[in-house]
Amino acid sequence: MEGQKILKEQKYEIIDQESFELKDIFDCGQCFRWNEQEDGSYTGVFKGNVLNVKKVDNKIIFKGLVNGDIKDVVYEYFDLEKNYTEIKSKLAKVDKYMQTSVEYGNGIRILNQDLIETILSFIISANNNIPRIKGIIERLSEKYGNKIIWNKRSYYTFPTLEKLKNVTVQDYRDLGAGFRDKRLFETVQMLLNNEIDVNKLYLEKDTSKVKDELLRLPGVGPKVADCILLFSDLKRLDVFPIDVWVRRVMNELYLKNPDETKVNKKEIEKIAFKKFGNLEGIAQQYLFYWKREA
DNA sequence: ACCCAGGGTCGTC
DNA sequence: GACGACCCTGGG
Repeated sequence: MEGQKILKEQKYEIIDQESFELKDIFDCGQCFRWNEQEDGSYTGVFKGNVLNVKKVDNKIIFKGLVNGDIKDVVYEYFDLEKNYTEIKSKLAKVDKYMQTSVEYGNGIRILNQDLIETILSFIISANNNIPRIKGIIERLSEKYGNKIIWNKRSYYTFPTLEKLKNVTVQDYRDLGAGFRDKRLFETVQMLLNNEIDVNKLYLEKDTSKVKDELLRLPGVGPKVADCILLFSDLKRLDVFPIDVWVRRVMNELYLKNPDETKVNKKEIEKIAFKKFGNLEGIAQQYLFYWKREA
């Protein structure tokens, strides 16, 4: 299944559009493997591809080493079918805070990332900071992923489960994963043993049932499960990942509890659903990005 | 030098 | 349900 794919140098262009800003997409916290280049473009590795995305004049240019037709790959990964203009206008009508945060994160799109990569990446993210998370994932990929050379530079795909089969707890520790080592190991083993039927997750319509399945994985708690549901190609928008930033902003805007650490999660979830409905996942991302950057 | 926080989860009480 | 512990790293 892996290693057999044929990577082809390809290029694809679309007209520049609203809701597609490189910084907003790649720095909004949903992904860890995209890096800004000297020319302002971004290069990343995903689903076995190496891709560079650049804005020139009124065009968005995608080029890289890609499996299959680059147009299909780009449409799927960047979710280009989704109408963000409509989503944003709905959210902006909720209140002035949402209007501000949607304007701030105007160019955000939520990606369709590989499920396994998203699961392991967000297990790593627990009680961790972004530079370190990126480092751990990069070293994991360098050591166990496939090497791809493009424009004389080396890139490494995120390792498949098969490649991680014999990786030990100590190996994860040596990569700098810290106490998450055991969680990574056990989750990988559970997935390899099909203790969770990944294919079924895609077919199940009830998001809460999918979440319950994900919660069986070590290292996956409510927050990480929501991130997986939202940022992977499971693509469920009816979740609301609550981390320190979101707790902070939701408390400031709506709950106004003098002691932020005492804010009840259920309370946040309730108000989030009431205000944003089935768009709460995207609303969360605008709020998170706005609060963390500004 | 020291302390703190970072896209939380887990075990224990 | 609450509470502390937990690897490690960068910044104050």
